[in-house]
Amino acid sequence: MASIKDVAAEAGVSVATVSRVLNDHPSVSPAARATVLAAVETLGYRPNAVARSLRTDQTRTLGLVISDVLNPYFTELARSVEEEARALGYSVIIGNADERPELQDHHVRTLLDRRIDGLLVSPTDGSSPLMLDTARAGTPMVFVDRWIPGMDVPVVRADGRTAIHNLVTHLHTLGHRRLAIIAGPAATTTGSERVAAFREALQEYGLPLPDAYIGQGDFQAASGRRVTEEFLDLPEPPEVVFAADNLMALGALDAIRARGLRVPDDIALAAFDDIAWFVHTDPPITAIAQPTPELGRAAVRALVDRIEGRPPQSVTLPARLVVRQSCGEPVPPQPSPPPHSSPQRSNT
Amino acid sequence: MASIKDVAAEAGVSVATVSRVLNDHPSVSPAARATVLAAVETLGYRPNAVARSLRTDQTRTLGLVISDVLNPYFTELARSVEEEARALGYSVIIGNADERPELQDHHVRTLLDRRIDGLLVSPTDGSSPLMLDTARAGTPMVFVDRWIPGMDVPVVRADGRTAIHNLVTHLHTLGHRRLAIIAGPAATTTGSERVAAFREALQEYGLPLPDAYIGQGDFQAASGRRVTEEFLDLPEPPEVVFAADNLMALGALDAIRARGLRVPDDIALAAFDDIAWFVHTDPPITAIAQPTPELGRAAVRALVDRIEGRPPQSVTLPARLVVRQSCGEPVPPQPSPPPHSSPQRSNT
DNA sequence: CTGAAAGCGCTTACAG
DNA sequence: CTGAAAGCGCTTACAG
Repeated sequence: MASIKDVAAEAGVSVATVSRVLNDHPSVSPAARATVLAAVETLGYRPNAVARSLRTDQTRTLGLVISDVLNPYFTELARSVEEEARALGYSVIIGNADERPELQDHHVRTLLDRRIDGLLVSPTDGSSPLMLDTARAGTPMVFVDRWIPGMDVPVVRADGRTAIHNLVTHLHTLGHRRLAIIAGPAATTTGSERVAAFREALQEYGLPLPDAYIGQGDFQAASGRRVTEEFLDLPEPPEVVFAADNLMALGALDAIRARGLRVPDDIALAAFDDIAWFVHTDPPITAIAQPTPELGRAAVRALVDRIEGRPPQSVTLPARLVVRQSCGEPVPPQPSPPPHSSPQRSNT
Repeated sequence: MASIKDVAAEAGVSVATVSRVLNDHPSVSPAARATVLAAVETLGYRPNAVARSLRTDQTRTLGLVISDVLNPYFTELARSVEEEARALGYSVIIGNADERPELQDHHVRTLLDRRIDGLLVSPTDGSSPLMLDTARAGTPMVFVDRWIPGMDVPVVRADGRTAIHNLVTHLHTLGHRRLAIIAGPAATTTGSERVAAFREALQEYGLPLPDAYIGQGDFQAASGRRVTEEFLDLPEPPEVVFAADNLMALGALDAIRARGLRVPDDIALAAFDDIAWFVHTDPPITAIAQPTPELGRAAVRALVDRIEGRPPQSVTLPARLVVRQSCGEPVPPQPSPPPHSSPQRSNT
């Protein structure tokens, strides 16, 4: 592979001059520029990003550590992150933690070893010594979706409180009184916040949230299945199951179907995080939609601000309730439901 | 950030010795090793991967360029690729081409600039000069899922021919005679092969495949919607729509629902690529499942073989038909359908 | 077993 | 406007 030396030789100039034209440095004569460019062309030269990074101490790369790529919410988040980063001249390397703290740390470490310019993370758990050290060491960092309380790091996230309140109102109106939730890990902010918001909303309606109606999930389908089975085995099963993410809703659906029960007649179901398939499930699922692409973009902008020396900004965007049929009261059939253009886009 | 010099100073040895213990070089005295390790510990030293890469001319990084991360099939593929790569000591950088050739080339170029050790690609189109040059330049390369005919690069993929044949048999048995397909881009191998296999199978049953029954999609939901609308507008609409991927099936479902039609009573639907949600759609969708995680693993192994000087192997694994209810003849209700453990795992 | 030194491919003050 | 030279943080023959 041709190096800058080869180009210099071909063009009959020094490597310094080649470097200058490559970096659009102003003080290069038009003539020199032309010959260098010609040499670059004939050799098919491409600068070695590794060498450049070593020299300039910047990689123009962002690290993104998410808790689960297979979760459509995170896939969509990752996609918008990459898009915005590309628009700002950065690449992104994704690390999938699979909801496993050790794997999360592995990726953070690898990313740091590669000297990424900044780190975007949706932490798998409530605290990680490595994360603390990283922030303390001055690595530009921004939390997306989930965050670690007490750390002085900007947070970009959706607030689901109002939407959850609206959901409970919806459920209450439909006559449901025994509401249960499949929670995410209590160690994650989204895991605990959604339960808290749910509990608060229930309180406003004078509804209890007994421990038996708080199932401990881990944001994965299998846990949704397991918790739902436990709910159904209760002497007095809930009338509604609210899954704190779309994967656990999938598991809940599996469990309900396995028992030969029907939604919403036998039990109602709602989910946090909306996905395109929810329109076509049997029945269509009522869900809370996050402004995911906006979150991804805002997170990148905050991180790049931080990297480039501007003050980064925390951002909180509202989530919203999308009512469909899974909680009862069949909505009058719409002649033509608004189409969605991508599998993860929310509908309605 | 501490450098190897700092460690050397702290340990009272030369950087060469530090480097040796870091790389497990045999000729280091136990005493030296111990002091160096201690120094590493107290300084919290982590080797700079950028510098190491520049020096050793290897990055221990694989590039993966896929056509669409939002497509669950590719998400799952990416995940298994990363897993296998990690097991073999490599990182992977994913580039999402979004089915756009220019974006694909952008990622390939960026990856090459970063001097990745090898490239895994599922090409967006039939030929790319850049891809040709890359292979010719000797960059280790392997195609996954899709490939570019005529290039001497190992291919790891699933063969859907038999499964498609089985699907047609299934449809024919159910009495369907007017079968249509929403094809992927003809420039992709998977796009054209699936049509070819479908046509061949129809021929065996003496069934025609008129041009009007071949809709040109692009593997995205919107195209599935558009093509399905065209099908439904035909004087004689098809009885079955076979979508060449799961996203176009989603679009087809959107279009069918928008017309107030029902599956399978008014029109049957089947899809290539299985996803967990297909069990819960109304009705559950008959699909062709690929052994996706196996493909990802095999692709990484082939690429790493190539990188490390062993002869790489092309691999073809069979896809299989998963019959559900979307083509008619409701399957007798199963008391307990086999659960799936991840959202993209195929069921049944 | 150990260290001094060269060199990977760049960028960038410094001098002219 | 241009070039010679230093240096980013490593690894690795070479000599001892």
